[in-house]
Amino acid sequence: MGDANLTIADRIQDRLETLTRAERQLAHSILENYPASGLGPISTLANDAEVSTPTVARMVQKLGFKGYPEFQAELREELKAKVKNPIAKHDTWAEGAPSGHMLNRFTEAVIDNIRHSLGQIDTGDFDAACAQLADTSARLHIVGGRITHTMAEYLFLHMQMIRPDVTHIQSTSNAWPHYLLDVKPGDTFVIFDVRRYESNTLKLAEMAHQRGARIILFTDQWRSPVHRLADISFSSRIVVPSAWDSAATTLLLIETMIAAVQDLNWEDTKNRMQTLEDMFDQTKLFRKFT
Amino acid sequence: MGDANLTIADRIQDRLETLTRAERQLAHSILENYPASGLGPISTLANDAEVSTPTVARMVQKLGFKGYPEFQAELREELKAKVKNPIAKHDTWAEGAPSGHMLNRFTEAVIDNIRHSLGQIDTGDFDAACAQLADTSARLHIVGGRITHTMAEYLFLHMQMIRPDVTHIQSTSNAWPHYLLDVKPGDTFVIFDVRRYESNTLKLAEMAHQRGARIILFTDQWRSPVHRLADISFSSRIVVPSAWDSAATTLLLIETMIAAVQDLNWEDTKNRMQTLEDMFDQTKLFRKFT
DNA sequence: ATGTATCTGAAAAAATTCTTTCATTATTGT
DNA sequence: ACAATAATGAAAGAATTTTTTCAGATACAT
Repeated sequence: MGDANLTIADRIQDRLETLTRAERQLAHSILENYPASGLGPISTLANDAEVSTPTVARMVQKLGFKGYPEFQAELREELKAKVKNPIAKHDTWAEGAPSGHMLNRFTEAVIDNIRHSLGQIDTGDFDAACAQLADTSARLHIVGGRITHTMAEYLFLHMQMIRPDVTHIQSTSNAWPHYLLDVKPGDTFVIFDVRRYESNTLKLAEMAHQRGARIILFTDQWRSPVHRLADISFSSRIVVPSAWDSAATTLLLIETMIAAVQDLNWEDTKNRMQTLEDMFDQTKLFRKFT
Repeated sequence: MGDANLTIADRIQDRLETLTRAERQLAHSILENYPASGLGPISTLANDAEVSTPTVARMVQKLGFKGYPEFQAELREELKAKVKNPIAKHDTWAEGAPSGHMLNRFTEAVIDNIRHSLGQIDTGDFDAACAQLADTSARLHIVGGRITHTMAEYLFLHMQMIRPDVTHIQSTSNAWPHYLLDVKPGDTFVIFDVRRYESNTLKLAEMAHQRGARIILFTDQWRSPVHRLADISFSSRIVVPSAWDSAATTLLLIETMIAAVQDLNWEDTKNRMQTLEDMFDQTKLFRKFT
């Protein structure tokens, strides 16, 4: 790769004076639509700049590249780097820790996952899923697997506060077939299934589907086989510098959904919460603390 | 040129369902480094996506282009247009959703929480906590409350894969006093306690402390009363535009810690994981899926 | 289980792109 | 003004890239 920390644009700018007439013409043309113009064929660039192809080839060599393709390769690298940091110039998240520290590397990866995952979300799907979760005329079943049952439980605990008729099923439990006995057409299933997709979860989804349930799926970027049965799917990126996967993006989605559903039927939720508060007061589960 | 006002990324996203396995793999690779990856030679793209060149050629035709060069030309046009409008400030995380949409407001808040929480972390404390979790000479007890038991469970499931002698205690369970019977001085307690601090959790912490256990606490910015008993505390910001609090930052910390601990005694962990894999293979819990 | 349709990639063929050569044109110093 | 030097682009040649073909692999329906 070329000089460190110096974009090609910078390098062209620096050498602008030393260039010949045709080359300067070309340089301006490159900078005009940077970097797009440099990423096309050499002849297109030459035409746009109204110079000949050899002029381009020669100048690129003057700039220190072996040839036009190498020049393009570096332009693409620049672009890649630029797209990656529109916001995350936050190189070190944990101040005081070196950027190579796990805290920084991991956080970086998670933020990146969030950015990618959110960027791909279909807002319509999201809103539709929220509406479905808020629909109290349909019963709600939440399903998780070996690891993901924690996410399922988290969603369950909150949904339980927001609305009635919510159950949490663990696909790894032997009891799950019993839950399916009472499933009626129109019931909603929220299913979590990420990498190392579980056969039980798939079977459960199939049976729920067969019984006419509507399925909302939370999965990873590679998508669980359940997605073919799902009405709505959400894919989160889960790759982090670890032997395991990250559930952080998934949790973010869940929490956002909880907040959105809560907004949808706030009147009901408010009452339920008040009742819950009263009951907690009586059991003295929570400590009054200033 | 292609469809008006619809980026190639959008079009790929839309048709993701109709694509075949290899094509979807390719699609993800394109979106991963968009648009840079699509601007190089077809064979580079194919290699990065781990598919064949013809697959790329076929897919761009499916997307409505005459050939790869035409596809690239439109990518360059998009890039040109995008560079011209510097509106692309990243305050909308879910593109296509208005910045007032819950997806964007919530994500913004979570990122902010992460930034603040990570900024205040003492790296020394973090490393010390990791070392303690990795120390297999001390038994490890993980404790959570009404909501936080999901986080506790998440940590438990991973620690269980990494090291022996890990237990998960729910402070809301009646059974927790029994767990304390066997606690020895030097044992480690990881305790989760966030807003609406639970009296049970505090009592449990006090008893553990009395018996000479070392306490690592995960709490919120206002800090649970347990922090006075804790050797190490981590405070996460938890405020989001919702009636409830966010566990996202806490989960990020947990996951980072898991990754760091795993690095500390990787040799042991590797063996445990292999054994686990073998056992899973025998139970056929996971589905082999391509 | 069997046959059919679809998907996939290796390799060859076609097309394009990049580089080099070389003759022509412009520039500079004397 | 003239020679020497440098710059430039047309065109041929070299290299690479893209497309097509085709056979094997895979998924799917019966």
